[in-house]
Amino acid sequence: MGRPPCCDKEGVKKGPWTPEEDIILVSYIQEHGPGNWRAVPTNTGLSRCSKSCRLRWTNYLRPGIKRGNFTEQEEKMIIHLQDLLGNRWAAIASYLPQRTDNDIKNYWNTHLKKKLKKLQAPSSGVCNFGGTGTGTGIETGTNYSGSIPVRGQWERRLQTDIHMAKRALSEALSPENNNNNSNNNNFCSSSSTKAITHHPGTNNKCSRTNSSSLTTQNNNFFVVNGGDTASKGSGGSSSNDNSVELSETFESLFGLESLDYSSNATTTTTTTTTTTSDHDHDHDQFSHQSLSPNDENNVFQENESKPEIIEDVMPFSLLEKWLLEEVACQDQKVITADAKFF
DNA sequence: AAGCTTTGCAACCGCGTCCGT
DNA sequence: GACGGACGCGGTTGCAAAGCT
Repeated sequence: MGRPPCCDKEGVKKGPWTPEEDIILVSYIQEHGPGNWRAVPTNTGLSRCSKSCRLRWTNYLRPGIKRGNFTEQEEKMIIHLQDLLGNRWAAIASYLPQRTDNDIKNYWNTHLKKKLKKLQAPSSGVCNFGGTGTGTGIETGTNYSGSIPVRGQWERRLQTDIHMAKRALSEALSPENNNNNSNNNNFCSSSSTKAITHHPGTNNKCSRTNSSSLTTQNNNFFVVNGGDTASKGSGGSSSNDNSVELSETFESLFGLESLDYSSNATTTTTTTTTTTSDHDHDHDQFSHQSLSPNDENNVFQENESKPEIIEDVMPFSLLEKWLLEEVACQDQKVITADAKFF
């Protein structure tokens, strides 16, 4: 592409922000709201480029940001989500509304990577959170299937998402499972060969966090209407009963009901005002409503090319049939794959 | 106490995507 | 459909603080 820098080199200040600059920026945003970052430097007189202003706001000045001291639960969540989503920090951050993507990214790179390395060193394979040790998300992603070594991220995600949707549908439609999803130890079996982990408090359920994508993406999956499904299709308007059930399952799988995520998720599912395109998700709000799983976890993320197949709305019955056919075959492999972790 | 190394984090950079024209 | 501006994301860098010798 070869785009020139977003701002002219001369006259643009770089480096750490001063308190004075912070005050100017905050007061401007309090008055005008975030967004239209291009106009911020000119309107405020700040010698900063628009990007820098946006970054400073979203990563530091925005209200409600929690800094430092990641709790154990947050750690776990990040680890799981990283395993699930790869290095999609914005998506991960959407599950931790008080944390910024940058913060999470830094924490991962500085703390969690090492921590996991240490954990993996003595007993490899037992609690492999998904990586090769050098651990980027991309690498993690390659573990999805040995049969698809080099594919786009969206394909890997799609594979997992589809499988999870299949499973969910299968289970939702089978009467005997309706009453005991929470006790179903097979619930979260995954098509991937990625690692799984146990949470002591979750009744020995597999806590594979694919369920998170399942929770939210499943909704989108059936209401698919293109890349904006999150805001258009699922923002509380989902009529899919499974969504409630799956959402609960997601929470129970995490064992994180007490986390802010829960309340946040609740908030978002009852919020119908999120009309911004999902790529605006963490910037056009003072609150963090749109920093929600519903926004972020479409089958395809905003930055990725979206395969056409998903763009079209398939008749539900057709989809249903397809899912059920497939899930039967895949369960066999999956259970086999997962079984070795127990 | 001084110098060196490591760590942690704020900020920057480049690229991809979206969206209006 | 092509183009360009604006925005968002993830990787990387730079520097201050902390730790170590």
